[in-house]
Amino acid sequence: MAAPARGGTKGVPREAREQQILDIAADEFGRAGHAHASIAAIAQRAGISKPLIYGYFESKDGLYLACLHRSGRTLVDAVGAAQNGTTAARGVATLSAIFTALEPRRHDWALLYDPTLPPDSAVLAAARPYRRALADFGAVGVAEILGDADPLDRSLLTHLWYSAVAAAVEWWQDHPNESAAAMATRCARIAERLVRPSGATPGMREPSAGSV
Amino acid sequence: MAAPARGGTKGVPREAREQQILDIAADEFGRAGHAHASIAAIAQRAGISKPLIYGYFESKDGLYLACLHRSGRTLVDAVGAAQNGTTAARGVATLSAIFTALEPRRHDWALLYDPTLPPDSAVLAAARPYRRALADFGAVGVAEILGDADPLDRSLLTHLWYSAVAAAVEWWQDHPNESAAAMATRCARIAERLVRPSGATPGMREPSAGSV
DNA sequence: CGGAATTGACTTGTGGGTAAGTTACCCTGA
DNA sequence: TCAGGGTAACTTACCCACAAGTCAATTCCG
Repeated sequence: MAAPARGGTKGVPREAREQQILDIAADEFGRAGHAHASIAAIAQRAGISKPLIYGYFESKDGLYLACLHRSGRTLVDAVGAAQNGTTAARGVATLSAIFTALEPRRHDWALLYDPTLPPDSAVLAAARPYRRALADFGAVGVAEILGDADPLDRSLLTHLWYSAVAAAVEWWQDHPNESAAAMATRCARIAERLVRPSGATPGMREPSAGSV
Repeated sequence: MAAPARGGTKGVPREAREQQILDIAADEFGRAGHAHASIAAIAQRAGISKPLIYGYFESKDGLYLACLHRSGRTLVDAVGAAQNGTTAARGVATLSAIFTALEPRRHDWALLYDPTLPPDSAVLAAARPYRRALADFGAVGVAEILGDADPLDRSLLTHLWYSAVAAAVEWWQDHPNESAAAMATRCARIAERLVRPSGATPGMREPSAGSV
């Protein structure tokens, strides 16, 4: 007789539920940022109640950490696997690897670089190693380009490199129709144009733009 | 004996107090972001109490808006004044103008691009015109570089350009010893190295993948 | 004395977090 | 085969900390 149906299992096993929560939370955290995302909203989107989330993930930070580590592992692995070949090719390969890795959940990038993370928090501390790992990959390429230059120049360019990557990913969020592959070629094309200004030069072919 | 001293003026005229509050608030908002900054903290740093701030600025958003507009006007004016000369020179001039304009309060940049602004909020809406104005300046240069290329390519590169600027400013925050002028020359030097890869090797060297 | 500067102490609202209970599944044993 | 108990899945209704925002009073200067 349709009692308010308080409590009672829905037959969803813990593992499946955790996965579902993780996916929704990653999207929510990625869009709104840790600061503005609310557990209640995540619970509502998942069609469950708050305490279930707390039962599985302990706390808001616990949930965020779970999302973060999944994303961080994926990205670091993907980028790590792309580190070979010449400097230029590696840049494009890195971008391609990132776009591909993010294809299933584009907002995962934002988890690592979430600017709304409270300063001096545990979540921020947890994000740092992943950022560091990614930055280190970039630093290798930067060293090859700038060589013996001022260490601060190298530091700045490294920072610029990953900010540019972040910016490309960000732009990607706003253009959902672009595939990962399309993004990679687009970036390669633009980089090419920057280094070798305005097209007319006849004898030159693009070296590695078609590698994706 | 030393009664808690409730109430009573300190002889600071409204105008001066407003200025002081603005400076502190801009720093606080710039560092922590709109979301994490608290009026109480600002009041404490200013050595005054919350109600005084509310008396002068109406609300948290009102205070933020005051900071935002001051910063936005300054930056747009400064960058606008730097838009002449050839494309390449204009890029460097723009950077230089930004660094110089930010010299007194480096965190002012973060006010325009604060990622912790609530989505769909009035503050975000107020920030957009400034972002737009700055982006439009960049778009001109991008059009000169990419010319007739795919509009999406232009859109992406414009986004990359201002993200790179933002990244440089960000790096600057972490290296307080650098003067504005030093930053400008550093950026110019790096850009030069990117476009014209390391002078020593006369033969063909791999072009960089840098997107700055 | 009048008004501007200023405050302690309050209310309010939001979101993280929790206690305690409810329902359904599953396994055992007779 | 079917009690019935144990446990996993789940909920309602609450608490509480913290930050935004307000009120009424109080002190000083001209």
